[in-house]
Amino acid sequence: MKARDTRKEEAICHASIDLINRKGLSETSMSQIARQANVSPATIYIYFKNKEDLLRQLYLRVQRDAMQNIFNGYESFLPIDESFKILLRKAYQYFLRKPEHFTFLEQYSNSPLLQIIDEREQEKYFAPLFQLFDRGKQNRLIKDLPNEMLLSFTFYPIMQLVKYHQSGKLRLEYAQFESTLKLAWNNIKLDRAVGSFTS
Amino acid sequence: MKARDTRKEEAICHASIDLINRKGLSETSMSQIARQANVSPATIYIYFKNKEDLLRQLYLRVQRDAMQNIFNGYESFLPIDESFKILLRKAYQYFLRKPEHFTFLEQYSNSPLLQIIDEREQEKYFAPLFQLFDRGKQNRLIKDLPNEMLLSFTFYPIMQLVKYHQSGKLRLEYAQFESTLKLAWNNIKLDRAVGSFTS
Amino acid sequence: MKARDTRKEEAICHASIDLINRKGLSETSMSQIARQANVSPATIYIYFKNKEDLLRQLYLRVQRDAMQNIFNGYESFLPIDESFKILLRKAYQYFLRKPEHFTFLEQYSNSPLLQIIDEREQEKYFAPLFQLFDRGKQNRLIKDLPNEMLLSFTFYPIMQLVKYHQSGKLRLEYAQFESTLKLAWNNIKLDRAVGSFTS
Amino acid sequence: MKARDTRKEEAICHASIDLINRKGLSETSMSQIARQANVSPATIYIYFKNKEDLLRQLYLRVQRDAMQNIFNGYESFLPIDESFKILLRKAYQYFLRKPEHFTFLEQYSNSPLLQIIDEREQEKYFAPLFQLFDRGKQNRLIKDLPNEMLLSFTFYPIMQLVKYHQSGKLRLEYAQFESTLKLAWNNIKLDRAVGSFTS
DNA sequence: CATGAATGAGAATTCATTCAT
DNA sequence: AATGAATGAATTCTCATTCAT
Repeated sequence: MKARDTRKEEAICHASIDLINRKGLSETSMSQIARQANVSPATIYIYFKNKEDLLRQLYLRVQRDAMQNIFNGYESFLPIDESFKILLRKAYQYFLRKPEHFTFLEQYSNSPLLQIIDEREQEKYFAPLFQLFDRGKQNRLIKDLPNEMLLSFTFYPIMQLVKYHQSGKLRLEYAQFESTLKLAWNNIKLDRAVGSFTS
Repeated sequence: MKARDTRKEEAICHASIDLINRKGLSETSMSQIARQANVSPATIYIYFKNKEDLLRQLYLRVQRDAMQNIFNGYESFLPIDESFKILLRKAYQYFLRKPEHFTFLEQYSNSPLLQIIDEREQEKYFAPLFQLFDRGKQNRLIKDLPNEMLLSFTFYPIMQLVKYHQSGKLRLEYAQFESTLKLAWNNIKLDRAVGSFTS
Repeated sequence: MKARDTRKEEAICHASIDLINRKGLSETSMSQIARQANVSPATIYIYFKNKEDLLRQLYLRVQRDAMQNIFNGYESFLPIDESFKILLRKAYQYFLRKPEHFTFLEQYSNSPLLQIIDEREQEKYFAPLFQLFDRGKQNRLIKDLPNEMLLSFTFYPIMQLVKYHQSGKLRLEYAQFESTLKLAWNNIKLDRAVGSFTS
Repeated sequence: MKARDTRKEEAICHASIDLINRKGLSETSMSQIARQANVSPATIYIYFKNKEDLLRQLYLRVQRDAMQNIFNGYESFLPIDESFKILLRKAYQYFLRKPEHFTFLEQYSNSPLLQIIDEREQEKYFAPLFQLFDRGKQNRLIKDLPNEMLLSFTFYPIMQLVKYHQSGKLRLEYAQFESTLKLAWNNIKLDRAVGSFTS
């Protein structure tokens, strides 16, 4: 019996992500992946059922890695604003550190191909942030707005900054990023009197 | 390569956008477009040099239409905050009104295929908004932050809301959207004392 | 506009039948057919939806040709025994004349692939012979046996002789075949007294 | 290449026949056989040199089993007509009892793949029947016709009946089959005066 | 013996594009 | 201008077979 070579699986995933980032999801062929991973095309099919499966597995892997890095060590007993900043900072840092993962996930975000992936898998991605928001709203520390709205004005702008960083259009210093975090928090923190849409 | 029958050209563009939105950029073949446009594949090549050219032309067309609709009638002598809100409101309304254009542009936003299109073309897209930001910063009405940062916390969050609207996850009432506009403005407006990264 | 080239379709069919006869149904690839027909593989897909469709169309064509040649000019007002002999003789001669059609149809007869083809299409094949049997039974000239039984002892043995002829193991002279026809007829003709299973 | 575990070899053969009967000769892959036999693909190559060898071995096995069952206990001293009926009856019963063997052999009968198998192997199959025919002709009990002709009007029609039985189109009662046997015998038995082609 | 991994060759099919009318 | 036919190149994937354990 011959055991599965973890090296090969790793090579396939790595080659896939690299190619997809450079050429695009559909412009990356199984043969190209095989060539870059130094493997026979048929070998890919030992580790993945087909191209669709490969793409899904890659997505889930990268997402899982992102979640582990961002949410790992996150302690929910910290003050809400601290937790909030920690999470966003970690997210920002993670994607700066692993730009290939960022680019890869972005490829999916607007692609009709994403429908391949179970929507529930996606929701897990934001679960800790959503819980934080809910806790903040209960404690009257965060505005009573839908989580999607809160995300739109905190997480997504920061992801946009990652994109600018990658393209070289705007690279923030540490202090600048911390100011940005404060900006994001001010966006959603509940002032004494006001707060919801109805205000 | 030169157009004649505007009806046919229109049909090709319309079919292309529809197919691309439903299936994706690369999953849409010239034959499919031809079939849906009730035209022969060869006919597409009378109006467009090749597929790459078709995609570029489509992008520029849609972008032009968006710009015309959003910036049309926009008067630069209005107060900065009014102008700001008018532009974002028009953008929001435009994309709600033409969801197929929104989806189409989003397809490109993270695709390596976008590199087909001249970067300068893209910058024109945000020019009026950038001019507004610059004017606001000069008049000490808007924080002295890079335009990319200002975009990230105003325009992009609102685009994210369009996406939520399209997916049905969050549909704002008129008053809610107006509150959101206020939120976006508060994000960048200069308070008496504070403002730049250095603060 | 460019019209369809009947020559090409003919070449594809001819190449297909030849290859299938020599190599077998599944051993014949679309590329091989294309090569032998002096056509691009993609061209086959203009004339036939896919390989399954090609095989079905081929079968129906050959069957139709066989039926036309065998049943053409067949007059149902002739005496039953004359009609019977005429049909079997024509069938025998047809398949000796077009051995490639015989071999081709035989390929299908025992293949699980045949299930591709509508069963009703197949029944048409024997319809005239079955009608003859029915008429013969009504007129008390043919034994009252199921048509399948009558076929088994008349048509199929003669098809077996075609096979022997093709393989060179047994080639009948004209008189010998006529004797054989008489033998086949004696097999099913009703003697004065006896006849059905119950006899 | 030499056998050891008869259980495994048996499992491979059984799985092969089953799959071939259901899907066809070429549509059955070594991996499928391995999976159904609960064996590794590589294991098949311990017992059989390659796919061609496997197919040939299978054919010979099934043929041998058929011959043993049909000719076993057959005593050549019985009257010719008795022997004839006994053999055909046994053949009919054998194939009804082991329909998978019947289907399997039929798969080969018209396939160009059969050329894999040594023709002499095939002739052994009919040897006892041919000897019977020869004896009958010498004793002026059977018409002086070529053995192939005799087969065509006795053995093959009955095989056709097995096929009808399998497809459900015609299932004979015991008495009906005995009548059929009589029919087959009458086909070839020599009447007082007549007999050969020359008659 | 037995195995699951590994693979090069080849399968069916589609594609963007050009040709001939 | 407009078209359907035609195509070589490329795609995903499977197969019979061998390798390494």
